[in-house]
Amino acid sequence: MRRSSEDTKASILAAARERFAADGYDRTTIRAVAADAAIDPAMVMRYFGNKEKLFAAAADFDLQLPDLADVPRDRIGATLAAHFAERWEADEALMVLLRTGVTNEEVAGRMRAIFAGQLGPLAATLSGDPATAARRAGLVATQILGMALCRYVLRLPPVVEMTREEITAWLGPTLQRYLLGTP
Amino acid sequence: MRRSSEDTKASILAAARERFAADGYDRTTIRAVAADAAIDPAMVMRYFGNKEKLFAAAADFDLQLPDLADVPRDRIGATLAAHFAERWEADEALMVLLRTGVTNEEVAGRMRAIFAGQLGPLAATLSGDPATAARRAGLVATQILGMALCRYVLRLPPVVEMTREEITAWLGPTLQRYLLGTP
DNA sequence: TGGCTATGTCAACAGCTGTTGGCCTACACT
DNA sequence: AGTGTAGGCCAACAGCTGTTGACATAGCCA
Repeated sequence: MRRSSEDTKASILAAARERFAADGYDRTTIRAVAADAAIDPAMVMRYFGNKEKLFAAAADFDLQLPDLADVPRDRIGATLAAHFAERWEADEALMVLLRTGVTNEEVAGRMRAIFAGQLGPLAATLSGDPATAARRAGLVATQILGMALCRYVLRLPPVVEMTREEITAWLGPTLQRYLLGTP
Repeated sequence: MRRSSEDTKASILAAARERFAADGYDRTTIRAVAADAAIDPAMVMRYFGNKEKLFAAAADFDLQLPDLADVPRDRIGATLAAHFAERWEADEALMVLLRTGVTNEEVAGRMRAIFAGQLGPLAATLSGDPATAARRAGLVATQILGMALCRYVLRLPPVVEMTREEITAWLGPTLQRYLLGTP
C-alpha cells in the first residue's frame, strides 16, 4: 500500500517545518528533510518545486490575535502578553520565521507584513490615534519578538526559567503602556 | 611596498566583520571576505586558521555598559536605553552576534555569557536583591535585543523611523521597571 | 490480461564551499 | 651579490548542495 500524494506532501512539510525551525534556512538541506520524511530528495522537488517554495509552504503563519473587544481596557496588555506566551509554543511557525528572517531578506519582508498587517490595525483600533498606531504596534513587536528571541532561540537561562504567568505579569504592563499609554 | 602582516590581518578582520554582520555566518564565505580584503583566500586561512576562528576574532564584543554610580536612581532606565540606542550603531559587533547567534549555538552561548556576565552584575548592584537580579537582567535583555532585532535586522518601518530620543523615551520606563520596579 | 498513471527511486550533473600544499617574489640582511 | 624569509598567489582536493532526467513499480481502469 503506497502513501497517497497528500500524505507524502504533508509528511515532507512537517519535516521541513521542524528542520527550518531548528536549523534556519541555510543549514536546512533538502536531503535532510527528505530523510526525515523517509523519502527520496527528488520527491521534495517534485512536490514543492524548489527549496524556496518548500520554505514558503512551511512558513505559512498567523499571529492568531485574540478578539480584544470584550477585554477590559486595563487588561489588554496582560491579555496580549498571555496570548503570545502561549502562541510561541503552539507550533513551530514562529521559530521558523525568527530563525530565518534574520538572515533572509524575503522572510524579513514577510515578518514586516505580518506585524504591520495584524498588529497595526489592532493598535489603531485600541489607541484611536492613527498617527501613532504604527509606532505603538512596532514597540509591541520589539518586546514580543525580543522575548521570543531570548527565551526560545538564545535560551538565556533566567528568561527560560520564567513561567508563563511571570511573563504575563512582567510584559503585561509594558505592552499596556506601548499600546495605550504615554512614554 | 608590500603590506605588513598586521595590516593585512586587520583588513581581513574588517572585511569579515562587515560580511558576518550583513550576511550571517553561513552565507559568509571565506572567498568573499578575501575578495573584499583584496587578498587570496589562502591568506585568510594562514592568518586565522579556519572559518570558526576567523569568526571568533571578528565577534569580539563588549556591551560597554556605562558607569551608573552617579546616575539618579530614577533616571537609570532612560540612561541605559540611551546608551544602547547609541551602542547598537557604534560598530557592527552586535549585528554580527545577532545575525549569527540565531543559527549558531556556539555564538548563542557567547551571547548568554555576555548578558549574564555584564548585565547580571549590574542588575544585582542596582536592585540589591540577588534572588531576582538574574531575571531582571534577562527582562532587560529581551527588550534591548528585541529593539535591535526589529530596528536593524528586520527593519520594521515604524521602529526604524523612531529617533534615538523617542526610543529612550519609550524604552526608558520599561527598563526602569524591569531593573528596579515590580510587575 | 494489458496498459496507463501516480508514486517513488537512482545516479549523476554542475556549482560552490572550506581547506591544503606547492610555488613565486620582493625585501632585509650579510 | 647572494640568500633567507615573510608575504602572497595559484591550482587543486574532497565534500556537500540544489536540481534534473531516466528508470522502476504498484495499483487502477478498460
